[in-house]
Amino acid sequence: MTYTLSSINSQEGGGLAQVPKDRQQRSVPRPRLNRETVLRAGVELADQVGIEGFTMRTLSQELGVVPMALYKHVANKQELLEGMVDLVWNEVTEPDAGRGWKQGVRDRSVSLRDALIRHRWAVGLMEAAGRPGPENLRQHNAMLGCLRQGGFSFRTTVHVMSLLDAYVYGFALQQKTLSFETPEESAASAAATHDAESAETAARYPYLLEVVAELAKEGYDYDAEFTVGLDLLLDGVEALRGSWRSA
Amino acid sequence: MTYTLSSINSQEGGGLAQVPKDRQQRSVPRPRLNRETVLRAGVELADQVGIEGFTMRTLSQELGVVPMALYKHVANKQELLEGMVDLVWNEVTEPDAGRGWKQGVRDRSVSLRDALIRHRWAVGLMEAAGRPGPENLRQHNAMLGCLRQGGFSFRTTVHVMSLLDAYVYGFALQQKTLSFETPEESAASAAATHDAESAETAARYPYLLEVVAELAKEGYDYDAEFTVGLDLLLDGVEALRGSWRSA
DNA sequence: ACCTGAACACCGTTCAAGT
DNA sequence: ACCTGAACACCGTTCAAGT
Repeated sequence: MTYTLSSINSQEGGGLAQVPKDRQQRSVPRPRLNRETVLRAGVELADQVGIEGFTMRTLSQELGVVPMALYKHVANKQELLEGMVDLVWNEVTEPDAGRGWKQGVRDRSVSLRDALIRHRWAVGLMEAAGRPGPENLRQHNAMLGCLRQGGFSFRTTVHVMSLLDAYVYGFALQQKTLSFETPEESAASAAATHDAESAETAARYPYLLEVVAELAKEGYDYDAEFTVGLDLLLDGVEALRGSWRSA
Repeated sequence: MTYTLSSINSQEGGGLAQVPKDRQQRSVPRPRLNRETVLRAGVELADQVGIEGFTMRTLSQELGVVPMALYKHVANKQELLEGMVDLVWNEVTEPDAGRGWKQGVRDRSVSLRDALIRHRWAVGLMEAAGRPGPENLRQHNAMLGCLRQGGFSFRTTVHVMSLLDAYVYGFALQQKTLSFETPEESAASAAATHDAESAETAARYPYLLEVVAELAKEGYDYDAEFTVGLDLLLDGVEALRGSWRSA
C-alpha cells in the first residue's frame, strides 16, 4: 500500500525549494521517462492524494521533471487517466472458468472490489467514456466467457455481468466516501455527526438515529457486508440460469 | 429536461460580449439572488454541461452576475455542490410503507435511479464526504422506516438498504458513461468502436465480439434491464427477511 | 445586505527552443 | 528523441471597496 513514492517525496519534494536546480537534477540519477513509468507514478500519486489533488504539475514534480515533459508520453490528462485505469484493471484477477461459473465470477468480483478499494479514485473512471484499454477488454471478455461456459444464454450473460458489476461499483462508491478506516471509527464518526444536532434531529429522523446508535455500539464490517450481498446476488442469478428471457 | 436555462442563455450568454455592461445589467431585470436560486441554477447548469464544465464562473455568468457574488450565498464550490445534491434528493419519492415494504422500496429505488439519470453529474456526489443534507437524511430515514415496518430486523434493514443503494448507484454509474441516447445508437457505437480494430481484436476477445455483434442486431434496453435486476434483488432480500444474522 | 474589481495562486496545454 | 521556458486561457477564492 505504501509504495516508493513517499521516499521519493522526502528526497525531492522536501528539499526541492532549497537545492539549486542543476544540483537537484544530478543528485537523483533519474532514469529516462517512458509511458509505463508515468502511468505507474500516476497511480501511486492518485492513491495518495486522491483524484482532486492529482494534477499534471504535481505528478511531474514527483517524477523530477517539468510538467511539459509528460506530454511526450501521454497525449493529455484524460488519456493519462485512461492509462492509469487500465493499470487498475490489470490488477483484477480473471475469472477461472475451471472452478465453475459461480466461484469464478465470485472471485473476480471480490478481486475487482479489492482493486477499487486500493485505488479509490478509480471507481468513477472504470467505465468512463473513452476507449476501453486492453486490460479492460481482456477482463470483460474473460467474464463473459466464464458465464457462457457456465451454461448461461447469451442474453442472460450480458444481464448478469451488468448486474454484478453494478453491485461492485455501487458498493465501492458507497465505501469510498466513508473515509474512516476501522468500523469503530466509522460508528464514532456517524454518532458524532448526528449527536451535534441532537434533540430536534432525533425527533425528525427516528429510524436514522436508531441506526446510528446501534452502529456506534456494534460497529460495521464493510468486507463482510460486501460478500454477503454478493452471495445473495449469485444465488439469485443461479436461479435464473436458462430462464431469463430467451433461454 | 430542458429548463429555462437555454432561454436565459440566448438572452444573456449570446449577446454578452456585444452589449455594454450597464445596459446588459438593466435589460434583464434580474431578481435578487438568494441561496435557492443559486442552487437551482447550479442544478440546471450541471445537467446541461456536466460536472467538468460546471464552474463558479460559468454559473455566475448564467445568473448575470460577477463570480464573487455567489460567495454571498454559498460558502464555496464544495458547499454549493452539496446543496445541489440535496435538491436532487428532494426529487426522490419517499417509500410508501403503506403499500408494503417491497413495493415501497421498489418505488423509491426506481425514483432514485430516475433522478440519477436526470442529473448524471450527481451519482458520485450522492454519498459524498460532506455533511448529508436534510433531504438526504429524510430520505434515508424513510427508507429505514419502510423496511423496519415491513418486519425486517434492525441489522438486516441496514444490510438491505446498503445492498439496494449499491445496485442503484452502480447501475446509474454504468449508464452514465454510455453517452448515447437510444439503444440503437448504443449498439452502433459499440460496433463501430470494435470494428475499427477488426481481425486481431476478434481473435483476442471472442466473447466480447459476440456481445457487440448481438447487441448491434437487437439493441439494449437499460430501463428494462434495471428493473429486472432490481426485482431479482428484492426477491433475494425477501427470502432473508428475519433470517440474516441476528433476526 | 448585497454586489463588484483587482488580484493571487493555482490549473491544463501550446509552441518554439534547447540538448 | 526527449526535455525545458515562457506564455495563454482558464480555475477557485480573498480582500477591500462600492452601493
